[in-house]
Amino acid sequence: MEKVYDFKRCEEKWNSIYNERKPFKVKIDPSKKPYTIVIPPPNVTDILHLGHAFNNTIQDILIRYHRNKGYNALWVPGTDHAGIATQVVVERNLKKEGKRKEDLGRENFEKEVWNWATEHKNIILNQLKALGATCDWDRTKFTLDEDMSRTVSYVFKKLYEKGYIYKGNYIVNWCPRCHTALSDEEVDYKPRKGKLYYIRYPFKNRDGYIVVATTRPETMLGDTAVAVNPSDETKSELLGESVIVPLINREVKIIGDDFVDINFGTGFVKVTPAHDPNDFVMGEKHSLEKIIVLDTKGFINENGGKYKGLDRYKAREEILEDLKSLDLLDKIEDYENSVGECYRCKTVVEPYLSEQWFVKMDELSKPALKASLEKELKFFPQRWQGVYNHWLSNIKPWCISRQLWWGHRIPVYYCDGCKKEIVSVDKIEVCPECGGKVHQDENVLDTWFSSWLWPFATLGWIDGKEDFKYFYPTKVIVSASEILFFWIARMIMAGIEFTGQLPFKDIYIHGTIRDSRGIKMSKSLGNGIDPLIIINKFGADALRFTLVFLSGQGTDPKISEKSFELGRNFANKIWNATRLVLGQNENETFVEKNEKDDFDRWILHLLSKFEKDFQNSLENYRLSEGAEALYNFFWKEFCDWYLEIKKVKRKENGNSLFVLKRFLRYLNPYMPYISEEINSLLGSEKMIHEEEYKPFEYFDEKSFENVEMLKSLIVSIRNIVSETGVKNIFVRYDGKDFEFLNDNIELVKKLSKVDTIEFKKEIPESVVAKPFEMGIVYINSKDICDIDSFVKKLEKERDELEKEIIKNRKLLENENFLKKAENEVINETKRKIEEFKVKLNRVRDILKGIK
RNA sequence: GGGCGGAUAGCUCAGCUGGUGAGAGCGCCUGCCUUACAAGCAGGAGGUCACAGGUUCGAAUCCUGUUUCGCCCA
Repeated sequence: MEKVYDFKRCEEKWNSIYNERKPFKVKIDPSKKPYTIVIPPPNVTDILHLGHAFNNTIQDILIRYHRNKGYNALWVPGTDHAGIATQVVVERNLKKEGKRKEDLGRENFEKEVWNWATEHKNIILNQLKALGATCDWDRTKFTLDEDMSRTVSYVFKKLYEKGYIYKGNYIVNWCPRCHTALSDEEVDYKPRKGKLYYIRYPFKNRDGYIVVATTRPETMLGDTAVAVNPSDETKSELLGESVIVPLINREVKIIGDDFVDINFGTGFVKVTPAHDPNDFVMGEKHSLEKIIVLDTKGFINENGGKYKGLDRYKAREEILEDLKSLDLLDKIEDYENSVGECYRCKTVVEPYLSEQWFVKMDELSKPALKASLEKELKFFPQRWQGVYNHWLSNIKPWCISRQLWWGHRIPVYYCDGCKKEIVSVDKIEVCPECGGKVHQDENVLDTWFSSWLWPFATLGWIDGKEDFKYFYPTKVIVSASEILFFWIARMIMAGIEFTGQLPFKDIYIHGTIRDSRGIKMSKSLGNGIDPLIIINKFGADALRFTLVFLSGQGTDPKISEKSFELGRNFANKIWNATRLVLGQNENETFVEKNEKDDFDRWILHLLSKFEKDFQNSLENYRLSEGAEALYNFFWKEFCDWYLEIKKVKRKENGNSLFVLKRFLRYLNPYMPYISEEINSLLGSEKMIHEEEYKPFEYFDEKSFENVEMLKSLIVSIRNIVSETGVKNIFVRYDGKDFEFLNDNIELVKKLSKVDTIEFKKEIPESVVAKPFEMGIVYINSKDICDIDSFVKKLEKERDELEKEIIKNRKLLENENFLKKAENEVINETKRKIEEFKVKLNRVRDILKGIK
């Protein structure tokens, strides 16, 4: 075996075994319990980043852990077509060649996007494999697969027939660059420094004017009213009067609506129902005309008079110029407000009146909310439940149509003859009513309209497959918080509506990976870390272990490249411990030995405790705790003590092979490659998940205490040696089982590297000494460089012990404590006092000796 | 504006239903190339658990307020 663990060789080896043998292919097996996770399908827009690596590591740990426990563990992989995001990226690419999608036409453009998608799909799947993900690759799905599309159309039809899907004219968020509607969730609001323009609207029938304030003066071209709050007494007398919208000279009425904020601007607001969500509501209420003045690209249309053809910002400039020359621009103020941006291309979105398809959400949301309130759904960490409940309680219609070319085309057909609207799962050419020619709706569906079906659509729900019956519902969804509404809540609604069951019961929300400064990693900021670079430099095992080790449940880990040394070092430690164990024990087996000394009993005791803690952590999605348990048990106990002790005792392997073998099974979910490799080095033909592991439990308090006492003695001796350099040690032992200590005195000498150890009943005066668990360690010399700080430390310890004793005694003197505290706690308090007293006496003895 | 979360060692974070005598990794200091590992070993320093009140026999942990950082929603 090499001195340094060669993760590259090892990972390549096991990856090729995974590829050849397909060991993670899953079949229905009624004798086993299923454990299913569906992957949050990564977007084919781009390749995977560190956040994906984190997300998928968590899933793979859960899958491998349960597979090792004997579940029939299925992890369904796949990718998402990511409508708008992918289209934007491909358009950007075309632009570099000086082309627009319109130049190619819809069909050719779709081909371009398919190429992009296929290329990235493959990269993504290979990245997942490099990470060690044990998906069942033969079940890989893409949201645009034929059966997925069929599911989408089928579901659309169902909801349409139920009256949940409808078409309507509403104000939507419109991206003038992407030429499409966006759902509320697809808009990012950011504060922007802008201006507030005060514009004079002259009265029609008398002299004078009123002043309205607006941040978007160009929308005045579409004004169809001016509104005041009726409770605003100074203005209410003007209700019903007419004013003239300047520049287009439209006569509009002053209306009253308590929607108007008295404190905004002058208290008069212009009303543009086709270009503002609030104004739209007012427009409906007061039956105002809705005049659209912008086209889909953000240019003024024919309703804008002489401004027609100008870009919205150019139009704003000219309008302001014209108002100024007419002396109708009252004033301009600096103003900061939040402005919506397209989450993909960052263009400022325009509230825009258009005809779109919507899903009515109120009925769908009710059972999804109920499942949460009745604790059928469990959130990890729990706080996300509140966020989920709040969103579902205030849910609004979901705008599902997008004016894109990439996605599921809306399965609605219009008859050119009888004008009928037909929804059909299968493609149709002619009208079933009149036989006339039909054309399909031009729009595609929001990406999430396919993603929300993911947990059951991927399992063959539409075709009534056995897979669906056996593997559904899944167990848990592992995701980042950003898509709690977009995706998780909607999957729950779809699951209940279409399958009658929750698609999963556990929701694990993990944190966001940040850089060392705490800033979210992103491509545009250039602070991202490519997981493949880390895998090449440190290994997939190191990547996985480090990410999970560094992030508590749901917290945002801060990561730099250096962080991954942690996992690499741990892998190397495991490797070298194996070298030692195998070198010591040729031709040995890894079964538990019947013949055990105290040290064997001690390590088996700790192994049992570790196994219990580890499983408990994983059952509760405390993955970082599991990582810590692995790290501490293996490194701090097994390597630092057990292996060192066995080295000294030269007593063959003891139980080191047995412990190592069992440890590998628990390590496997976190560090699959090195654990497989070592498992095979231990002579197994099987892969870890195929191994049989019997439950193991071995507790021995007595041996545990003895060895812990010995450890504490050794540490104290090392401490004195390190401070004084004196290697002739005296020990006053206060404990009971002297035999154990006496039997192992050679071991103590070797491990603490001293020449002699003598036992004494009393300690003489004038010594340098330290307490340990069961006594005092001292040397017969005052040769210590810094006696003052030595004394100071002891005095500090004495003071602390005294404080503790007083504190605990006070508790026992307190009647309320005795009345209210549990017996266990009271006994523990008494025990503590006794222990502290013993320790205090030791420290006092030592101090007496020095002085 | 509304809601949620964080503030614990120099840094990154654990600390679960109050019983803790506050932990880990990294970094730092000292000494070691000890025949598994210098990606290592041994020893060590370092904390008013953001602040102020409160509840309690008992608070890092629960409540209220303040400061501050972050996220979500409008």
